[in-house]
Amino acid sequence: MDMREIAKLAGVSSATVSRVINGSSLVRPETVERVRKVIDEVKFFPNNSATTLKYGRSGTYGLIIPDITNPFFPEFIKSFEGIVVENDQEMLMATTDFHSGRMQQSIRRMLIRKVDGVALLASEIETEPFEDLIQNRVPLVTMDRGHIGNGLSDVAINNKSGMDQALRHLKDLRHKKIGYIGGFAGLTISDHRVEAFMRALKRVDIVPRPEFIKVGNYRITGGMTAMTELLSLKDRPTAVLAANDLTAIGGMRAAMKMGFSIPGDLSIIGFDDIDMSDIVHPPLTTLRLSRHELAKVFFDALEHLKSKPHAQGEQLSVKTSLIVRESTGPAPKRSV
Amino acid sequence: MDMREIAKLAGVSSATVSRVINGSSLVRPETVERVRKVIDEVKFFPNNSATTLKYGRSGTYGLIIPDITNPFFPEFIKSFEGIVVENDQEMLMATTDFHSGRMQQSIRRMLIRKVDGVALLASEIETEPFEDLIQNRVPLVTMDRGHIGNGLSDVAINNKSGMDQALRHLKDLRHKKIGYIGGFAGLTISDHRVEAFMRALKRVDIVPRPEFIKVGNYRITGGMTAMTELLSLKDRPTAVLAANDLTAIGGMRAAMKMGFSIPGDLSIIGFDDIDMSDIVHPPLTTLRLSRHELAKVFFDALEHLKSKPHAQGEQLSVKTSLIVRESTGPAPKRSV
DNA sequence: GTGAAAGCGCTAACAA
DNA sequence: TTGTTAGCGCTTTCAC
Repeated sequence: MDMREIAKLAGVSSATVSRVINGSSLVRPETVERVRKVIDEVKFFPNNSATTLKYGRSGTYGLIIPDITNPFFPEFIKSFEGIVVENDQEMLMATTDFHSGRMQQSIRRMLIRKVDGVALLASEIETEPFEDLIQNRVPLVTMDRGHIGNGLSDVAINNKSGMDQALRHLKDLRHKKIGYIGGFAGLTISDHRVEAFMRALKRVDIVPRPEFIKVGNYRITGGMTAMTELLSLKDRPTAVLAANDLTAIGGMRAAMKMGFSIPGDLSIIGFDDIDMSDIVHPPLTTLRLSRHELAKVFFDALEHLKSKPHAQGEQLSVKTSLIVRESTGPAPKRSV
Repeated sequence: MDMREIAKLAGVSSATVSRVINGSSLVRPETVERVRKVIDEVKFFPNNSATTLKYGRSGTYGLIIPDITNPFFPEFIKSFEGIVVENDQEMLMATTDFHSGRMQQSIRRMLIRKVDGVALLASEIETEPFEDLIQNRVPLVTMDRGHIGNGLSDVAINNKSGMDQALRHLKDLRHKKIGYIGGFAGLTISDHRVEAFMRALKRVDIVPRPEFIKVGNYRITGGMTAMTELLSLKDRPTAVLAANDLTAIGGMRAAMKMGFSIPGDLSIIGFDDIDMSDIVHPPLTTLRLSRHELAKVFFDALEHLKSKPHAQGEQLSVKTSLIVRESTGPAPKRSV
C-alpha cells in the first residue's frame, strides 16, 4: 500500500496525496477531503524510509545514556520521549553501560539510522568517538563536558549554586569534616563535580582533605564500598556528599550496617532527587536536578542546532537546588 | 558519501561494494580487500533507509512498555537492547504511560518505521489497537494476554507455580488472612494475576475474602492507598501479596506509617524482584521474574515469527520463583 | 567475478 | 490546483 494506490483510489496523482498528507495549502478542500477519506478507509500510513532516503534526515533524535538502570535516566527518557513525540519526531535510544565499545557502536547505530541529532548523556570517553558525529554534521548536545563547537552544544549541570547550598546547609548544622563520594575517576563529568565540591568547600572556609574524597560508580554498590572506607578512617567525616542519589543510598546502607545512625552520627546528601530518594529511610536530602527541565533543554538545543547546521553551539546550563529531607542533621558532638 | 563513491575510489561498481559490505562470497579476495580499505579510509557507513526502502524491513524491533519509571522495565529494556544489538538489529522503544491514546500512537510509530516485529508489554487495552499490527503482518509478541494467532505469540507469566510457592510459604508461617493488592482493574494482566491468586488460595484451603482484594496502580502510591484501606478493616489481613514490587514497597511504607511492624504484624510479598527490593527495609520477599530470561523469550519469539511470516504463534511462558527475604514472618498471635 | 540497470516509496521542481 | 518525473542509496537480477 503506497501513495500511488491511494492516488488511484482517490482519482488523483501521488503528488497530490503527498501534498495532502503533508498539509500543503495548495490543494482544493474537496480534493483534500476525498484523499483523506481514502486514507482513512484503507488505513494508509506512509513509509518513513522513503522520506528519510529522500531527505537524508530521519526525524529521529538519538539518545545515548550510560545506564538505564539508574532511575535518573528512565525519568529523563520519559520526558525526552514525550517531548520528541509531541513534536512528531522519533527517539532512538542506546545504552553504553559505561563501556567505550558500546559507545562506538551506539554512535554507529545513530549514523546509520541518519538521526537528526544526538543527545549524549554518557561520558566514559573524551572526545574521540563522537568526532564521527561532528564530521558527519550530526548536531550533538553533551552533558557537562564544557566543550562547544560547530554543531556541538553542551549542557552544564550548575553544580556551583547547588553545592554552595548543600555546604552552607551542612555548615549551618556545624559540620566541618565533609567527605565526598564521586563517580568513576577520569570521567569529565565526575571530575567536574569533584572540583566543584572542592571549590565550594573553600567558599565556606573548610579545608579539603584528600582522604575524604572517594570514588564510586554511580551505583549503590560503589556508594557502599566508598562509605565503608570513609567510616573506617580513624578521623572520619561527619557528613558526606555523593555524586548521585544511588551512591548516597548505598552510603546510607553501609553506614547503617556499620552501626552508625543517620543523621545522628552522619549526614548524607545525594544528587539528582530520583523518586526513590523520598522513599528510602531516612528520606534523602539531595540536590535536585529536574529531569524534565533537562530533557527540554536538550531537545531545544538539538532543535536549535538542527535549524542552523553550521552554527556554533551554545553553552547551556541547568540549575540544581537543595531538597532538605531527613538524612542531614546537626553534627555529632564528638565522633562516635 | 554513498556506495557509488566508494565504488569509484576502489575502481569497481557499486554492486561490488554492496556485495563486499554484505559479505557475499562471490567477490575475489583482492577486490574485497581493495574495497574494504577504501571503506575504512573514508569511514563509510551505509544508509539504512535505502536498505529499508528496498526490503520493506527495517531490522528494528519495536518495544512498547507502559511505564519506564517502574524499575522492572529498564532492567528488561537493558537485556532486550543487548540481545537485539548483538543480533545486528535495532530497538525502537515507546512508552504508553497506561494511556490508550499513547498506545495507538506508539503502534503507528512502529508501523511507519517498518519494524520487523513488536514486543508489547503494555496491557491497557484489549485487542482493538494492535489489530493494525496484525493486519500489516507485523509479528507481535504480547505478555500475559493468553491469545495467540497468525503472527501473534504470547508469553504467559506462570503465576501458578509462583503463587503456590508464595501461599505455601505464608501458610507455613500460619497466615490465614491473606490480602491482595492488584494492578489496575480491567487489565487482562491484572485480572489474570488476581484469578491466579484466588485459585492458589483455594489450593492451600483458604477461603478468599472479597474485602481483602484491592486494586493498585503498579506504583508505590497505589500500594500505599490500598494498604491503608486494608489495614483500616476491623478484621484485617496478616499477610498481603502485591501485584508488583513497587506496590509492595508502597504497602510496606503505609503499614509502617500506621505503626505496624513488618514482618511482626504484617507480612508482605511482592512480585518481580526489582533491584530495589533487596535494598528497601526490610528487604522484600518477592516472586522473581527474570528480566533477562523474559527478554530472551520475547526476542526468540519475535525471530521465530519473523522467519515464518504466516505461521501460527506460540503460547510461551516464563516461570516465577519465590525469593524469601525479610518482609515475611510468622503470623502474629492475635491481631494488633 | 563483476557491472549495468531497475525499482523500493516518497517529494519537489517543473509543466500544464 | 494538479500531474509528471527524476532521484534519494541500496540490492539484485541479468548480462557479460
